[in-house]
Amino acid sequence: MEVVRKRSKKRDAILTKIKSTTSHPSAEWVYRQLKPEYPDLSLGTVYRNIAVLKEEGQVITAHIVNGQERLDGCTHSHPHFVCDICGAVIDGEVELPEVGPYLSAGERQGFKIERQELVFHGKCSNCLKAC
Amino acid sequence: MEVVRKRSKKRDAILTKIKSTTSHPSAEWVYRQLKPEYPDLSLGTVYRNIAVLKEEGQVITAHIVNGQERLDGCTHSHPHFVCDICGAVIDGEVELPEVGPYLSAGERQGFKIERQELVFHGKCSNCLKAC
DNA sequence: ATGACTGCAAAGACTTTGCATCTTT
DNA sequence: AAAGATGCAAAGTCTTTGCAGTCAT
Repeated sequence: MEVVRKRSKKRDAILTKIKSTTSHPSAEWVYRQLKPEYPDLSLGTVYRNIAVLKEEGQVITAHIVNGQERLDGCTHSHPHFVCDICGAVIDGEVELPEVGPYLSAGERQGFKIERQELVFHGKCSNCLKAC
Repeated sequence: MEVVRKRSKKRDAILTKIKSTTSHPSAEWVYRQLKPEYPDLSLGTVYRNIAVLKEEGQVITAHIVNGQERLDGCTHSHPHFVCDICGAVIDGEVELPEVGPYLSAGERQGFKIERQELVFHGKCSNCLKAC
């Protein structure tokens, strides 16, 4: 039986918070941001709602940095820059490559491609300065 | 002071095992494969040596699938297909896109790109059949 | 000898989950 | 009411680490 979701203020707040930033936050960050306004918020609720929001396609995983999932409220596919020093995740202001050749390669290999993920690793401007 | 590494049969075996497969194994898999031949092998040793091998650039992370790191003994940059159903990681038989435009975008954004990671998600042939 | 490597088990980090209670419909 | 949402704390999964003993140089 299909789950019929009910409205939840906390879920709304979690989604809004994620969409309000381009910092590609972690669950922990979302929790810390909302805790002042929702003192009884629990981390479990944040995780549960992130799972729901991902299922609904309102949030995606930007990348996993040091074993921690980083979220993205901007759900159209786009490249990310990840700083290997400080862990910052930055939106790459570039288009993704044409998928055509990849789709056919996938087909050739019996693989059905549904989604693309392009991540560049390196150093962000702050960390470059600090070097 | 620079660490001067000593030879270790287990490290050799771990590297050989990782290089001997295209299945992009997890630490756990490597451990289970080697355990019969090295009955006193411990999982901690596998993790420690994988860390060393990554540091030496002999092994890289292919991707993180369901929170588990998947390794690659083929260290030149190449795309991967990840099956979202069974978690299989498959080498994409395609070239990476030209980095030129991305490098300049990175530069424009103050980011120094050092490495590229391209992953396609979808369904592998086995899981497609099973659908 | 010296210092790296190892097994073992404990600890860590992040995430998930069971249960009783509270909310939304 | 019925069923989803939540807090809390416990449990789970993967990985790292401290320590004492072992091995390579």
